[in-house]
Amino acid sequence: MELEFVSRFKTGELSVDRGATIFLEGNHNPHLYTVLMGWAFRYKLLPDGRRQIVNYALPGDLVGLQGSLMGEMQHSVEALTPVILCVFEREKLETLYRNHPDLAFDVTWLAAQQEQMLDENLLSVGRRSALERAAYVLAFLWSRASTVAPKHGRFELPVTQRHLADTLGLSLVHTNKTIAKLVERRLVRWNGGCEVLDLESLQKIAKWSGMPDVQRPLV
Amino acid sequence: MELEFVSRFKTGELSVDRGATIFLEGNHNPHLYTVLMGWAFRYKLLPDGRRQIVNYALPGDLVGLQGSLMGEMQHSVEALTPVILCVFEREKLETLYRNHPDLAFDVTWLAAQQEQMLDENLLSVGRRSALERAAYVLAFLWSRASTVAPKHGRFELPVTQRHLADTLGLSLVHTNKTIAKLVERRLVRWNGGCEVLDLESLQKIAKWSGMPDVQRPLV
DNA sequence: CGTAGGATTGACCCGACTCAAGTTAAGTGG
DNA sequence: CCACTTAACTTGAGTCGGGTCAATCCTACG
Repeated sequence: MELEFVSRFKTGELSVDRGATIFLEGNHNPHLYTVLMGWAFRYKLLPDGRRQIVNYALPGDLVGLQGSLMGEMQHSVEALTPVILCVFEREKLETLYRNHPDLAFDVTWLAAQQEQMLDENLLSVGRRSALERAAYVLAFLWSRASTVAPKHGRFELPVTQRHLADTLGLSLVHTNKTIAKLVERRLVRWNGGCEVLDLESLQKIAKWSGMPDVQRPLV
Repeated sequence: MELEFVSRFKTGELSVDRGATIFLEGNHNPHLYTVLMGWAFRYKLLPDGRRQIVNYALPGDLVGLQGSLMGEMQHSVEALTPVILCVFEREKLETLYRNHPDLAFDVTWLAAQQEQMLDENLLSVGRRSALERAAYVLAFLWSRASTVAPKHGRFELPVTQRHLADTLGLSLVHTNKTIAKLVERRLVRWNGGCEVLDLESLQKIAKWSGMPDVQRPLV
């Protein structure tokens, strides 16, 4: 019955290519998406082009909630891999809150979880050294990826070093040198993508205890 | 009728002194608060003591939502001034979602707004220079303060340079030298607190266009 | 008068940035 | 199949923004 509503709530699917812009800062957009497949990233720009990647969106994540709630988007979103999105209409969000309190609760839950991730990220960028930071982001992304990736069988993070640099708040060159250190220590492997070999050591370097694993709602 | 519920939902008030810890990272706490008066700040620590202040809570802000939704607190909260909190019980949150969809909507709205602030902060710490960053935080805090402070009549931000340093992700010494530059330029005044004299110039330095002013819900 | 939290200042150092070449690998069109 | 392009990654040299260390000062307060 819930699922039935979710599908009525849904108005369509949208596929976008790698590199495509899903949302652009400053735009109004009547849609709200859920990622069904692929990776995207949220970022903000300064007028001179400096870019900060603020978080990544994986399958199950909501994209564009802020725009739906407060009108104008305050950040942009770009597809990191080919992405399939489930499209909702902003107006129906009210209906959802009125008729499906449990789903509304889940939406809030997702927003609060985003906040947690941002907090940890801010700690990282503000207070961790380059090596700690790199270790943190890779451990973080790997953990998130693991929740949606095949249980066994290898996979890679679909990021370039430019993405990492802009996530870490470091220059591209220094990011490269920092990752090289992690590769030397055999904690990760880099082949046009990143494979984490030793998650625990990364966490230890980053002084990070991992993500609290609570069961997430489906939405 | 809504207000009536809000007051039934409320279970009490709590006053805490400046410097008191309201939440401690890792704890479970059955309460959820709204700030009625005063300032608090949210922060995270690394095991060796490095601290990152992640955001500030002013009157009208929710404190402890994450703990309510996901169990364990992932950050700490400390009173920056004497603070009066309105106490809610975690369990009643469900009731609120079930019976007051509009209030539930407001809670989500607040969470999304937090997220926006964190995004901008992350941009700041990751990509802005020391001077830009300092200008940004002061402009940001001043804007927020203005929404709850007396319309005319002077006031000051109740922060020390240590707080700013931990917000900016800079050392205390460098923060001091950076603020000194802003004082020289007569953009702010420092007297054991900070008074902003020229908000626009700060925003310009920070390349920040200010907070989108939308009407916030009461809650 | 002594103490303590906060602010300030100067000297020195280092982590991260910039600049400037490379190298590699994957297209793409002739 | 090969020349050309382009995105991504590497590497080294030199510089600089911001960090650390160490005083010192100021003021409120007991």
